[in-house]
Amino acid sequence: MLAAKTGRKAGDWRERFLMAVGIKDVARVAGVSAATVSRVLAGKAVDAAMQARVLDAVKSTGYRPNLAARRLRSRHSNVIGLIVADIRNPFFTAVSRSVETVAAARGMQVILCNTDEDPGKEAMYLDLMHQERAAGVILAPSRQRVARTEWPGGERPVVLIDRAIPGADLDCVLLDNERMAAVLVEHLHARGHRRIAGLFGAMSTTGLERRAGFERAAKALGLATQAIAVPHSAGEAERALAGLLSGPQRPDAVVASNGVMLLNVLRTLRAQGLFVPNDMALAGFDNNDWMDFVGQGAGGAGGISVIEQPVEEIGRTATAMLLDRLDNPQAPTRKVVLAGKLVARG
Amino acid sequence: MLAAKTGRKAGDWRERFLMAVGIKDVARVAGVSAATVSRVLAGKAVDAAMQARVLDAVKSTGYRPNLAARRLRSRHSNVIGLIVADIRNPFFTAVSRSVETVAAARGMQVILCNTDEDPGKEAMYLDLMHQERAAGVILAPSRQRVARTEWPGGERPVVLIDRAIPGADLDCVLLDNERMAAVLVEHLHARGHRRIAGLFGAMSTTGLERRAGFERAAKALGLATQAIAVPHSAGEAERALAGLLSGPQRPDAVVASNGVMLLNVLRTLRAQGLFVPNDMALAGFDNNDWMDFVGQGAGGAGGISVIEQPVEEIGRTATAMLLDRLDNPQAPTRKVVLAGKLVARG
DNA sequence: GTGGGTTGAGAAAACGTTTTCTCGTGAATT
DNA sequence: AATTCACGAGAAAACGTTTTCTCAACCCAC
Repeated sequence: MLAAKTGRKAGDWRERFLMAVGIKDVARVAGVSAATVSRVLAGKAVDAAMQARVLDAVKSTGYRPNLAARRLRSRHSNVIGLIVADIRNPFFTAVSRSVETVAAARGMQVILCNTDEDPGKEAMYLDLMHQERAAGVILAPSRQRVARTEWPGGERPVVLIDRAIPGADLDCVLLDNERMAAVLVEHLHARGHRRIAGLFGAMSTTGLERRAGFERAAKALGLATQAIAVPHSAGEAERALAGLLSGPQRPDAVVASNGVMLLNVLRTLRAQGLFVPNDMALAGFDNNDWMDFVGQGAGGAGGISVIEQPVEEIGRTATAMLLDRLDNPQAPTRKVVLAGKLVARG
Repeated sequence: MLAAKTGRKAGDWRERFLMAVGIKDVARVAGVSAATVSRVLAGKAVDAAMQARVLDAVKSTGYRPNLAARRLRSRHSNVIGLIVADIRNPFFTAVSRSVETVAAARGMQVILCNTDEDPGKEAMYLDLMHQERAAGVILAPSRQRVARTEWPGGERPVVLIDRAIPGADLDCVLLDNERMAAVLVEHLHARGHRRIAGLFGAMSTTGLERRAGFERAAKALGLATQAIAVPHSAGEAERALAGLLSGPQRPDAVVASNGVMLLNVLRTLRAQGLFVPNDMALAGFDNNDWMDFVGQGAGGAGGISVIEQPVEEIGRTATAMLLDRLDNPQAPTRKVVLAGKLVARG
C-alpha cells in the first residue's frame, strides 16, 4: 500500500501526486480491462467474481477517479453553481446549506460563489460556471443589475432565488414579498402603531415588492405612512431615517426591508437615544437568533418582529427545480412563491 | 454569432450545449492550428497578426475553454478547496469571503464545502477534493475528531485554520486563543467582576486553549473561577450554567468560548430573568454587529465584550500560505498565530 | 555562402476516463 | 440441432485541451 511506502514528512503529497494511480493500474492489478473497472464503478452489471476483484484492487491501490477526465469524456458534470449576492447574509448561508444538503443527497456537488452584489463578479462567475460546464446554476442576482442583452445562463439552466429578474423567463423561487410586508404592517397596526415608516431597497424587485405590500396594507388600514426607497442601502438609510425622526410627523414604528437596513435603523435610533421597542417599534425581514435579545429592556416584553423566510424550503425547492429542469429542459418555466412566517416580538 | 441564431425560448441552453464550440472551431475560423489558439490564450509569444485573428475568432465564436479538458491535460488544477465546519457561523463566512477574494486575485477558484461539524462529511469532502485533484485545501477541522491514522491531505497540501489538529505537522493559522481568553478575564477583572464563570468547548483545541488562558489569568489575578467544559455545546451548556446560577457562589460574569455558547448563555440568563449587563456581565469570542444593541437597557452603557478575530487576515494568510506551499512543497511547515482585538462593551 | 542557433507554427501525442464497437460464449427459441 | 439472442468483457475510439515533437524560416557570425 502506498501509504506505507512514503514517510510522513512534509511534501509527502508531492511524491504521491507523481505516482498517481489511474484506472489502468487498477485494471492491471485486478487482471481485467479498464472498461470493466469503469463499469464496476458505475454500478453496471458485471460478473460477481470480477466485481469483487475490481473492488479489491481499488481498495488496495487507493484509486480515486479523476473527475476532470470523467467529466470530459462523459460530457456531463455533476456540479451545480450556487451564486449568491452576499455570503455574509445569514439568509444566503442558510439557503446555501440547504442547497448543499439536497444536492449532495442526489450526488451533486455545489460550487458556492459570492458576488458581493457586484454585477461584474456575477457575470464572471456565470462565465466560470460555463467554462466548468456546470449542469446548472442557482442564482441570487446582485441587486444592481447591469444592462444585459442576454439573461444569465443562455448556456445552461438557471434557477433564480430571492430576487427576480424582470422580464426574464426563468425558473424562480421567491418569497411572497408583497403579502409579507402587508402582514408586517397589519401586525404593527394591531399593536397600536399608527404612523409607520418604511425603508426599502430601490434596486431589487424584492425591495419594490415589499414596498408595494407596505403601501397597499397601510392604505387599506388608513394609516399615515412614509415609505423611502434607499438606493445604496449604505449611509443613505441612516440619513433618511434621521430626517424622518426629526420631522414633524415622527413615526412610531419602522419597517426595514432587509437585514442590513434593519441594523442601520437600530444604529440610527441608538444615536438619537431611542430604544426599541419603548420609543419605537421595529420590524423587518429575516429572523436571526440574536433578535430574541434586543429591545429586552429591564421592562420586559418587546423586540423586533420579523418575517421569517422558509430558508430550508427555499434551498430545497430551488435545487429540486434545477434538477427537474435538467431532466426536462423544454418544460415551461415555473415560479414558486413561498409564504414567510411572522415572528411577533413587538 | 450563435446568439442570433437561437431564439429565446426555454430550453435554449440545450441546443447551445449540443453545438458546443471547441478550440478546433476557433482554430478553423482563425485559419490557424489548435495549438496556436492554445498558445494565444495562454499568453505565450506568438505573431501579432495571428494573435489578433485568434482573438477575433474567439470573440465571434463565443468560445469558452473547457476547464475539465484543460485540467486533464495540463495535470494541474486551479481550484482550492475550503472546508469549513459550520457555514452558518459568521466567522467562517467572513473568512471564506476573504479566502475567495485573495484566491480569485491569484487566478484560483474556491470550492466551499460545509461539514456541519461532521467528521464523516469532512472525510467525504477531503476525498472529493482529491478526486477533483484540487491544488490544495484550506481546512477548518470539525470539532469531533474521528480517530484517523493519516492526517487529512496525505495527497495534497493542507492549511488548517481556526483549529489545530494535535500532532499533525501541517501549516496552520490560528488565533492566540490562550492570550485572548486571558485578555477577556483581565478586562472583566478591571471592570470589577470577581466571580467569573467560563464555558468552553471540550472537543476542540480552540476550546482547550481558551480555557487554559482563562484559568491562567484568573489564577494570576487571584480570582475565583468556575470553568466548565461543555461536550456538545448543545443543551448541555444551558444546564451547566443554570446549575452555576442557582449554586452558592453565583458568578457575576460569564465567558463563553464561542458564538453558539454565547447565545446559549443569553438564553439561559433570560430564562432566569437576568439581564446583561446589569445582572451579569458577558464576554466571548467573535464580534457581531448585533452585539452593539443587546444589553442596552434604558439605563445605557453596557453590553457584551468580545475578542474580535482578524477574519480578513486569517483568510488572506491561509490562502497565501497554501499558495506558497504549492511553490515550495518541501519547506518546513509554519504555524501563524494571530492576535485578536478586544471590543470592550462591558 | 555555409553552418548553427533561434524562433514560431503545425502535426500529433498525451492526459484518464467513458462509451462504442466487436466478438466470443452460453442460453433460448424454433 | 441449428440459429438467433442476450450478455458480458476487452479493444479501441473519443472527449477538448496542452504539450512535445518536428520542421521550416529566418538571422547572425564566421
